[in-house]
Amino acid sequence: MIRLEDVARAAGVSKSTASRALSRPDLVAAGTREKVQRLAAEMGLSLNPAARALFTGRTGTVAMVVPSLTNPYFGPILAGAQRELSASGGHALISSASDGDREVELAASLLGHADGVLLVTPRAPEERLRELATRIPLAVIDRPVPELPAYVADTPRGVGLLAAHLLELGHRRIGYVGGPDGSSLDRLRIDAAQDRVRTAGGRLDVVGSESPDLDTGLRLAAHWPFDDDVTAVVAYSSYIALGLLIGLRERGVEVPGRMSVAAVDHLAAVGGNGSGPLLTALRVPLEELGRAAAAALVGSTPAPAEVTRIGTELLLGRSTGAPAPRSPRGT
Amino acid sequence: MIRLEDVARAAGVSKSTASRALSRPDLVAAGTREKVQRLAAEMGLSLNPAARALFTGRTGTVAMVVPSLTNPYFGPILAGAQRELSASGGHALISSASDGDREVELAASLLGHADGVLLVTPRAPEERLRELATRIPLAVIDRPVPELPAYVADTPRGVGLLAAHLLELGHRRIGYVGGPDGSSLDRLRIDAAQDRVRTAGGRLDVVGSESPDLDTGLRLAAHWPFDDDVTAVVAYSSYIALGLLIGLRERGVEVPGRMSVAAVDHLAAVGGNGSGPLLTALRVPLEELGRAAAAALVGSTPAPAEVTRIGTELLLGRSTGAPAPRSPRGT
DNA sequence: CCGGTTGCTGCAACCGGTTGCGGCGGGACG
DNA sequence: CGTCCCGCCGCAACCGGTTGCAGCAACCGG
Repeated sequence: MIRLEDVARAAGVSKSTASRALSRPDLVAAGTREKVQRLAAEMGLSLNPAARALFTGRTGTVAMVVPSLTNPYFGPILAGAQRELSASGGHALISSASDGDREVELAASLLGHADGVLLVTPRAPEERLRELATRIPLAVIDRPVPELPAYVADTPRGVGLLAAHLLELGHRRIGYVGGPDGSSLDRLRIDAAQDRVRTAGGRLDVVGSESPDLDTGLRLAAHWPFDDDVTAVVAYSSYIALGLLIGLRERGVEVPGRMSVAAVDHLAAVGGNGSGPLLTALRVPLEELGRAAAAALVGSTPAPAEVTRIGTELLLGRSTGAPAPRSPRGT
Repeated sequence: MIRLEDVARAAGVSKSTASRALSRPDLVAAGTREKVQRLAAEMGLSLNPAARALFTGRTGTVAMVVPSLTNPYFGPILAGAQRELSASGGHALISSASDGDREVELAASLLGHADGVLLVTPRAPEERLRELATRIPLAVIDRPVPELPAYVADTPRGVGLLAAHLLELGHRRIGYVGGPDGSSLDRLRIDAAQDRVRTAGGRLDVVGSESPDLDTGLRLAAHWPFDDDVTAVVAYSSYIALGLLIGLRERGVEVPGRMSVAAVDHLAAVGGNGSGPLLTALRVPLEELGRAAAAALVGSTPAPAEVTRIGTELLLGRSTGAPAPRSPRGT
């Protein structure tokens, strides 16, 4: 491994001059500068990040902590953040809680390794987040935490749009498949939907669910948790929604004929085979969330301690329609 | 931030003794050891990783480089690797190519940051991989590279099983939806399937596809690329397969009645609503691949420079069945 | 009672960039 | 021709753990 000193010796200058030729080129005479830079490139110099970090106290690295790496929801967030980081010459450490709500604990273990932490944690107590923020720059995603830089998709407003869409189609009894208990954002979404539906004289029935995957949707379709006069369902995860769509159709329940299905993210909502997107869903700007949070952490100015909301967009697809005129007792 | 020296001073010992009390406890007297350890815990000592790395030359970090973070296929691999790393006290750097085949380039930029690189790159030239391996310990996933530690799911054998399953059901004309050109593993899979099908007197038609997602499947279902007498389709991605299933059914093509559909991974193949898994698919041990590769990189013994194949498992689902007795001209 | 061994601790060097500060040489100006 | 200034460069300290080596005390056997 070629060190700075090797290049310096080859160029006939001191370590300090070589260092400056690379990091503060304006402080070095043109001839020297070019000779050092040329030799550095030729010899394949790679500056030791640990040595630099030891002196400067900055690692050029941001830690990203997510609840799960297998949940496709977090992929785009990580991708957006990672892209932003590499654009500014940084790197990304990654850690997933995988079980239990250990995100804050994990973040603490990364303290010395990173200049900042990008945290996605739907359920950790706010107090612990604020405490962590006193020790390292923090950006929180998908969680509006007062006094902390937070970047959230405005899905509460979005489910309002979804609810309005369904109400306008004529639905009054609507089911909502929420996430595991304790997600602060899910609660806001449910409240937003409740408001709309109640105002219109309808009713929203809420059930929880464990994992946001296809299987959950299939199971719900098989063991229908809602009353028979529910004519539309909103799922907080598009994979659940997709599972519902497939499962319902397999059981002979037409979607959207007999049952409308909509989702709060757009991961599985892509595409159209010529007749519009498959699922009616909310386009959630996941990559943009990651990007913005990462930018806040690498920026020279400390991130503003406030909640930044990024809008969602209603994607009308083929999975919602007017309710069936009569609501016979079906499965 | 509490440094080792602070703890040493508080304990009334030198830095060296404090350091040893924590990392080589057997070398210090019991009383001293406990005092240092207690104070370290009480004061919240956090050893500076950069300082340690500078002297020891080891960072305790492994870099994981994948083509994409949004592709759900890589999530489980990363999760498996990350779990293994944290189990051994390590950390994970992550980088995604996101566009173009820049994986090797990215890995090189991480040279000084990590003790090893876990690389998932279906298309980078083998030569570059071997060259990179001379500079840093490398483990390759899903790519059998001779002379390098490689961990691959034995999907060629697996598609053999899939093909056999379809042949046994009576299918003779089978379609295969492969990935973007240039994936070395996909070629092996196609060859394996071809062998089986030809031997049985059948024929395998291969088409490529760009992105392994639902949308691609929907599009293919809408613009059917295979001959009308094809009665079964295998897709290299379960999301494509799922898209095919949905799209075909929407067009009135019964699955599996008129068309059987199978997939080479199990990501979207979960679940059953009581009547077996939705998709016939290959269970691919993605987390295990990540885990094994990570273990090879953190292990005290250097990883053996050989290909480790991990078996797949055929999951019989509801998307495959016997071909329709007649093969009328359909859509 | 003495030489040797063992157990524990401290000193100081070391890892490799970064940067404050001082020095040196040349040009400008009086 | 002398002085001052400025541009450029090198010396050395520094970041904070880690570890080779030496020193010191206690304990052993002879």
